[in-house]
Amino acid sequence: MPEQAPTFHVVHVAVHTPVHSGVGTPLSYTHSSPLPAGCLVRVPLGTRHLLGVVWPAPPDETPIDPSKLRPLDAVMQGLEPMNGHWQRLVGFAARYYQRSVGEIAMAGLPPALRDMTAEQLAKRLQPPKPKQRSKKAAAALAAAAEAAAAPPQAPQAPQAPQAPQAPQAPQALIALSAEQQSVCSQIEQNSGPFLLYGSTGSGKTEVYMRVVQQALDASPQAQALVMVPEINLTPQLQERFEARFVPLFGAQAVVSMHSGMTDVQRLKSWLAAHTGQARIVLGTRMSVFASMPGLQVIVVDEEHDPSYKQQEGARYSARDLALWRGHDCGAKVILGSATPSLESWHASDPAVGRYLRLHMPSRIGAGALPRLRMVDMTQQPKKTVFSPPLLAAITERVQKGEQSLILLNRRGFAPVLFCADCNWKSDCPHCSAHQVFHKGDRTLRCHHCGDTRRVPHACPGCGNPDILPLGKGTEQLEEELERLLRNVQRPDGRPARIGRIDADTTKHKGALEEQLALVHSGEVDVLVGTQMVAKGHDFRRITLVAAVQPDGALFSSDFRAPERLFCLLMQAAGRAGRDASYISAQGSHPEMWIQSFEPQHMVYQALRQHDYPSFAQQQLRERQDAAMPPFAFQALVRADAKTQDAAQAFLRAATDAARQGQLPHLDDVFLYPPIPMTVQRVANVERAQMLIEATDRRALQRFLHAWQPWLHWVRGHPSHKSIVRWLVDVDPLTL
DNA sequence: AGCACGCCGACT
DNA sequence: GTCGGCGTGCTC
Repeated sequence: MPEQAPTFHVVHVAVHTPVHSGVGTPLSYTHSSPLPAGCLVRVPLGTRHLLGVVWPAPPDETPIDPSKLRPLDAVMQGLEPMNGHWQRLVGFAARYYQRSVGEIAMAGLPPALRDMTAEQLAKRLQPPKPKQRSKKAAAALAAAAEAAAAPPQAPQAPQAPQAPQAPQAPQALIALSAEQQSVCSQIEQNSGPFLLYGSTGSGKTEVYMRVVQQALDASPQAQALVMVPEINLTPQLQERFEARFVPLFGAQAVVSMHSGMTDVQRLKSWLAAHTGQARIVLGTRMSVFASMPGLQVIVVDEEHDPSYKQQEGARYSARDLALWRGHDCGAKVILGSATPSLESWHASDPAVGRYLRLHMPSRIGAGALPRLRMVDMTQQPKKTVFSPPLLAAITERVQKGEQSLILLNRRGFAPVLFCADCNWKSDCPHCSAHQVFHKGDRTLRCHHCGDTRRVPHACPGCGNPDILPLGKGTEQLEEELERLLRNVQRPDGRPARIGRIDADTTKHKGALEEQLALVHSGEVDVLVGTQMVAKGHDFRRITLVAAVQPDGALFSSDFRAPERLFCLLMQAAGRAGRDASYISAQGSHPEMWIQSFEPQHMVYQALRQHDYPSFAQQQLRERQDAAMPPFAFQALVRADAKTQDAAQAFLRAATDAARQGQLPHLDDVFLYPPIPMTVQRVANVERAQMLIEATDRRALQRFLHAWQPWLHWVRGHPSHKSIVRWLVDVDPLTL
């Protein structure tokens, strides 16, 4: 008998390489045995050794001579392959956002796994000694298994089944309001997706938890993904989920996923989700790619929040991908917000009917919604920062021992320094932007490139020693309030204390928590901050919120600016009067103050009525008339180059290529001419962009897909050598 | 994207 | 004489 010739199998592997690199599609390797798609492997690429995912063979298979292929290094043993749902999600995201499969796949894996050898992984996977299963846990599991209906799809068996840690007695559930009850049963009876529209304090979190619990109780394999915009801004949500579910399912059952975790923590969480040991994953946008074989529920809290859109690398929208993923794997998707994105609001319009809109209008345990107080700044002395009525109101709150929150979306002392003699301005030498004056450390700082320098003692243009700060930042507001409230006393006789929270005062680890503690303990009477304090934080004693200069967004060229402003002010208003018992004990009414030169603007009028629906309706009508999203679909192509001319020339050449190349759907898309970006130059790189618009999403997708190689081709042309980079942003949030 | 290779300026 | 700048080109 002749010895059997060794057999080689060709496997396709997606690795982290960009689409337009010549190696943007999955690469071929040989292995002694066939490997299923979704398998993690290590492969050689040039001189490097990388993690990759085995991928199905492309349909347009060009047969390759296996003798020219390199063998893969190793299979990452001990891990179930990522299932078909995960593969489809990654494949879809790669196609939709014009990236390579490997880039998306690797972005979803924990960094520690990416540079781990097969041996290192095997060592980490050694199961710790299983703990003795407590009687209670066993009983709970048995009960759960009994109650379990057949799961809609067969999830993979968990890798190393482990007994949950001895659970404590589950806490008694608080009774649901009739509203919550009705919403829960709607979610139970429908497949979704759902838009849960409910104001701050309406009890959305309790609804999320009920729906999650119901799914987890129904099957021991079931898993839930709960996404939040920024996890460190919502520690309350995490605490509540842990308090509810750790006693039920064990300490391993709730894991987090966000970039603030250490590599080891992230790996642990990821493995727990992948094996099914973790029942609930709580994470930021990256967690939409978590491998969760038993996924049954996806919650996207604060779904309108722009941080769901990744702004670097692969520019995906975790919210949109969550909807796709839920649809694909049969998980219920719940989007929640007090001020939904206009996209979601439109989709949940009963006449459109893509999502089921569920409304929770009541504010449980919170006081009445704050009253809106408009200050017409055209009637105030010029250059007023704190109008007399606002200052009087703040003073009164301090004297009553209540807290106020002053919002200004600009950190630093002044956005620019200015010489009245020679017109010198503190321009950044590297960017088309002013350097911001930070008084605390006497620096000028560019918020775009980070350039930091000492404040000059005299005007660099003419030597004039008198350079003036122009405009106001949070640092200056803090200083002015210190002065204005110097003689104001709190009920305990102590002078008013001003605090400030922005990116500058919280850059050190733990600083945010420290500052928040000062507010919670009542040390601080007036808190000045940027929009980072408008989100999430639960300030019980704040009864007044003021936006001192919100008008900027009204005149922005960005069509989404009014939406963002409304949402921010609505969220800010939600900070006031969160504790009904405190409010009634104080006998004061919470107030939201707005100083505006356009007090009649419809954004403010709608805010006065706390009327999101009519605001949304008006905005949507405008968008429809102007054929803008959600009634049209957009993509941006951006080019960075040494000169603005070169950047625009590249985009024009790409446009010409699209026209001459007779790309599909050329007639269904509109290619706008290239324009400089709002901040044209950053770190000595000139930036230009062009907008592509279509009324049909499919047409836009097909066009972009066909255009991609042409963009790469134009980039390689000798006349475009000075292009630093180019990128495509599908469904951009800012234009 | 990395990472080599490769060809020109300021240092032990 | 080397160290190191980043421009070009390749990776199954």
